[in-house]
Amino acid sequence: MFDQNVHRVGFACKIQTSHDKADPKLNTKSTTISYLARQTQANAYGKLWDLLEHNMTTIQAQLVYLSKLPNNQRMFRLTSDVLPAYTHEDWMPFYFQADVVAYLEKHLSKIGEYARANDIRLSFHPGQYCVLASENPGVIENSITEFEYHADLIRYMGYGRTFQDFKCNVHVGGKLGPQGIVAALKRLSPEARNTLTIENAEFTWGIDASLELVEHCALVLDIHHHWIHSGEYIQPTDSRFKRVCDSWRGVRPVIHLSTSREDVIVDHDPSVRPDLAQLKAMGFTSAKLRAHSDYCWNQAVNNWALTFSTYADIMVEAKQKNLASKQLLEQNVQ
DNA sequence: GAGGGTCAAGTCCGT
DNA sequence: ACGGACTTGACCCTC
Repeated sequence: MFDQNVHRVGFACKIQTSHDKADPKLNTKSTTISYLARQTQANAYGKLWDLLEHNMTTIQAQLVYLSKLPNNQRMFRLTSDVLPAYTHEDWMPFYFQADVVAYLEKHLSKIGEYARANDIRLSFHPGQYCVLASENPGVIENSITEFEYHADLIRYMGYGRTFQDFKCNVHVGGKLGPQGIVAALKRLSPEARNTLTIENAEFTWGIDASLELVEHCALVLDIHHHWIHSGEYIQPTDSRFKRVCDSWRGVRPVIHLSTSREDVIVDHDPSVRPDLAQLKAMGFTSAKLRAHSDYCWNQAVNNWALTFSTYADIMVEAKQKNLASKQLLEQNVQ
């Protein structure tokens, strides 16, 4: 378990060496279903083996990179692309061959041990196709498979043993809402139930919906989503945030931070927080304002976000990844 | 190596 | 109806 007394700022999925540049030695690779389908099975399996070896190597390298950062920067969201095509019915059998399972056990257990030994806080964020509260039963089935793929990785790494020793975050999604999440939870593995977090979204299920789940799972407050939803800069003293913290049952919570794109609200004063009503009156749509910035370019937003760090770790969701989260921290030092 | 077409899946917003 | 956005433009093919 990571050190709960460290106030972390983290980043997601990729490590950049400079603007728009991801070091291939530090990042995973993937393929497409379509490409695999065009190969002979032997060639496709060969491709999946190559990717498996590459991704185990680069994830280990990501952790080494993180271990060299100060403790308060050792928080990282692993990409969902670790095992390409794992949840596709044609390719799942690849991953259940004895030699592949042995390889995964060997390398992922080492990765988990390394993260724990080096005080690195890890998470996943299953993507847009994981909609546990869909009104479509088939989509729920696929979403459970998708979530359990992440749970398999979590188990291989030796997490999911205690409540929120690892975070696996999704949005409520779908039409069923929080009650759909409660129903899906009953069908998930123990590791999945221990790691599931639910995040408030911009347009549909916001904080109030999340809070219906406070007894069922940990809640992630996305402060940018809430701003898009309401125009409000919620404060850490807000009673709703206190309830979000309670949902973590003593584990240090995580919040998500992002900002509207700097090339959408061009020339916006970086020392002033964007005003939603004013921007909408100027013709900016919620959909445009929702998109994530490259960097933590707005110092006023940064300062507001950092007021949460007494209570929660901050996951920065910005296109330039570690370059953006570093910027947030360096501002804090000033 | 550069450039262009392709890519499993869900859901929503805006045009 | 369709493109864009979402935690992420990356990957593959052709020239």
